[in-house]
Amino acid sequence: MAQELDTTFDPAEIEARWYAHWEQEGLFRPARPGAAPYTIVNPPPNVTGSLHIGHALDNTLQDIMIRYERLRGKDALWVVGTDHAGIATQMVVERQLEAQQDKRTNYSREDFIAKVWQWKEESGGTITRQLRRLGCSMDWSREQFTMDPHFTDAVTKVFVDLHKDGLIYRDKRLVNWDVKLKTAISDLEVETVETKGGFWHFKYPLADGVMTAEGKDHLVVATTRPETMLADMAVAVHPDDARYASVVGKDILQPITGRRFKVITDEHADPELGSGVVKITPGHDFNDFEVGKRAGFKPGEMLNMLDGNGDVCQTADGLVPEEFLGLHRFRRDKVDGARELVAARMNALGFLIPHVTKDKNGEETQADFEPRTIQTPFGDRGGVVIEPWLTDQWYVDAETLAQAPIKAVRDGDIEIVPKSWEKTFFNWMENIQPWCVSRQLWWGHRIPAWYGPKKDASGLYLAASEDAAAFSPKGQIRAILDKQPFVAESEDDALQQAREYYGDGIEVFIGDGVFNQHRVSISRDNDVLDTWFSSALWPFATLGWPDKTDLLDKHYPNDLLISGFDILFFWDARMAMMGRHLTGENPWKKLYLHGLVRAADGQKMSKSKGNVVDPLGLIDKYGADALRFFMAAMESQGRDIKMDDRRVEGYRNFATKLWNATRFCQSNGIGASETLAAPAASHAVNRWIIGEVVETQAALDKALADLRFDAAANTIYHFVWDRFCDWYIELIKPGVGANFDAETKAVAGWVLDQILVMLHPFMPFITEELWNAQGDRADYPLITAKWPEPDAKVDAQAKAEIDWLIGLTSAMRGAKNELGISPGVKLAAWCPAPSALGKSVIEANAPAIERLARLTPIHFAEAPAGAAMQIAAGDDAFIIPLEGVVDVDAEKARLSKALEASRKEAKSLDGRLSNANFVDRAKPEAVEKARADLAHHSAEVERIAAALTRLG
RNA sequence: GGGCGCGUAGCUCAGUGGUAGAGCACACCCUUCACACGGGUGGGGUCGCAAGUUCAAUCCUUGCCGCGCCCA
Repeated sequence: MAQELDTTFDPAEIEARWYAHWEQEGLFRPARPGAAPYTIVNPPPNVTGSLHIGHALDNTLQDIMIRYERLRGKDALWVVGTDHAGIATQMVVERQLEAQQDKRTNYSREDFIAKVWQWKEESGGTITRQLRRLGCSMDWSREQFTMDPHFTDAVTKVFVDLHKDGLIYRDKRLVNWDVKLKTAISDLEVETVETKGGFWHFKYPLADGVMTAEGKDHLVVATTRPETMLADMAVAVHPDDARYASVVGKDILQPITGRRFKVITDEHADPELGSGVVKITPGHDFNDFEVGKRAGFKPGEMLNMLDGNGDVCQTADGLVPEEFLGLHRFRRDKVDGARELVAARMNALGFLIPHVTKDKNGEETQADFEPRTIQTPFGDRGGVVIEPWLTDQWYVDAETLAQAPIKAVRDGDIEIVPKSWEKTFFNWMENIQPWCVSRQLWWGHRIPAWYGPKKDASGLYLAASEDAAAFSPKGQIRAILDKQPFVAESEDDALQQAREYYGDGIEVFIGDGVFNQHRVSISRDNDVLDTWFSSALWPFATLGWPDKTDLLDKHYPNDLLISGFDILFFWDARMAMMGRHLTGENPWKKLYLHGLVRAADGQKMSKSKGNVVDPLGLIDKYGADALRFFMAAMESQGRDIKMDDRRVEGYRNFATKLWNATRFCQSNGIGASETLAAPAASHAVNRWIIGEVVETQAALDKALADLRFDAAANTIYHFVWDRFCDWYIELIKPGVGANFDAETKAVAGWVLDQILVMLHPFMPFITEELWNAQGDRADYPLITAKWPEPDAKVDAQAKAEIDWLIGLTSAMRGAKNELGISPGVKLAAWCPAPSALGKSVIEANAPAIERLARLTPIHFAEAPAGAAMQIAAGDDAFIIPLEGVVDVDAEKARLSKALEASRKEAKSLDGRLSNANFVDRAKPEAVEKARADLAHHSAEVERIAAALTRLG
């Protein structure tokens, strides 16, 4: 033995020791140049993050697959790294500054970014340390970061290439604007929450004395956002709505702004809803934007009444009254905003239609608005109401890029597991919107676009070009469409493009605000790219792309991606789009989506609810192996996992069980195996357990091929506990003072080794510890050992014999327990007509039968007359005289119960077999089985009846 | 409104067209020389409801009820 095991199993000490050893020895990715590749890239965790329970699940599953394939001899590569996480990281550093009464804008962009890098160096590695504690066998030697120089080059190239291909373009559209973080955010970062709001009804007077068909001088509009009235550009009615046909094309005179605008028709107006008239504010509402476009407004003409803070600013037509300027869009910090003032002014002018309710006494009360629950968009990071805001941003033509991945999934070139997610994938991909990729942040990949003044038709620069700051002091976004972008991989390229654009004789240089007939300055876009833009390149840029590296050649496409379903759109879909377009290949062959880990009560874990479970706490308490096994065992496809500490505890107990079984083996001279193939075996028990290993491995391989982590975990669990510990070890235990024979030692040692190998992907630490305790294997660590190749078959005879023996033992124990006979009592038994199987098993296993079933001696003869109990093993009956052992009535009751059960079963089977339809139409094997079962139960009924007769 | 999923033992969950399983919990027994984080035995379920297909339905189909998630 290489080392004797402690009597207690201490996970913490083992985990630290083995992880360090594996990493130092480079065992996470041993050199296997000739081996087939197996590749998984880790969804890069946010660099600001720390390990939460979801990471524990996600990474456990990946590590299981990587360790499994590594054991199977593959060149298994698990790519790891972190994501620079634009908004999140910038917020972290800004909060630090805030704590010192400092702020980002006190610094230059360069100085602030330097501070972020400094933070990253000092604090950015938290999660990578924690992943090690979980036992994840990533290739740390190639750890990546999405802001690495190589990655940044790749991102820049992709932007420039996509722009060249027309797949990235600049556009003026509504974006989801976060007024707190002052940046555009993705649709996916917007969370719709039901909030209490109001529904206001207003009269909009018709201009020029026009009347409706009903003789009214106004139309009635209703809104949940009265403040947008300041930027209304139309009211719309349904084209088929006869009530308003006569006023279509006529003007409304908006009471507060005095703005005149048209009554238009649009399908968006629903005649059934309210008055059927809707106010249209194209610059501040996604639906209205579309209506506005249909009505002929260009995005550049749409009125904007809010600045980047969500405060009211003057519209382009100058019609917003002075008193509104500078107000917040709505009540905030107990100060009324534009919403409240608009309602008040409309009321004062007599254009507000109050909301009238009657109480139970019929008394009417009036309110300015009807209280309503409103679906309100919130930014998931900033936590404030998102403002649809008209800005110029860079967009990726996602619709075009989505086509290839859609086809790949449809054709089965990418397999989504579980398959039920395919519909969700298609539904999103087929309705995908242009992807806004610019973000108004400092931390991230700065957009490789430089701007100079646009030339007009006569070759002169337009005068409106302003300074390069993103916003004027009032917070209005600058007019950018009259700027000319030069998208280039480098400043030099941009300058070159600009020189060509402006023509000879004009000096072009990098700078701000110089535009004259001799010199023109260009300046770089201040915005950065959406973080997902760079992480979409993760499966190939981490392998060296766009360079043609050997690593890329071998490990791309990846074999598998494992992610939570919550990032299917954020990340998985974007990887598929970018991968297909940039490399021409699908980034991975399979996409496995798992669910969320929920709190014990089924609620989503969240910091605000305070129900977050810390995986490191669970590791401290139960060990990483137990937590990992829990994650695997609970991961059935398509279901969330509810946290259950007791179950983790159960798997800790499982580890302890294996630990003790190994101690037992050690104390009996059972050590490391010598061969990959199963040792030669003559004893039935040894031939049987070898067959059990063969079957277990087959089930395990199948489960992992199907990505059924729960089935895989349960398979190995049951083999270790129910087969190996409960039966095999018990059956081979030598009698007192006796020793194991050489064959049994060899087989037991071999089986234990197969267990350690097969369990290793799930419980890497304890298995490696035991592996090394079993023998001096410094040069053959478990992590890089070989997956079982038993080169053996299931031995049907041995299986039948051991099953019979187990049946006898169980029957005897059950009968004793029910009759109140002490388990330790040894009894003699008579078996007058033993089956060939029964006889041979008894003769070959007398010591085990004595020790486990506690039957000795067994006579193959007629039992003596008198009261006796009877038990069954297979088709054999054993008669055990009761004289002085137990009361007869108890045995009668026990037998009667068994008789009843067997009769009931026999009757049901007989009924089925009497049905001609069953015999004719059912599958032959089903009929056959029913006949065999009936024969067994009929015989048993007779045997039990005979036993009852004997009892009198 | 559209889509997806779930409803099986007290709890957490597997499962199959041939009459239902695991872990935990529960009850009883066992200080047996690997293990009480253990061993043994046992109780417990009209498989959400209804109809249909079938020789046979927990499983397939439809409807309903309840719950959850995503999208609009």
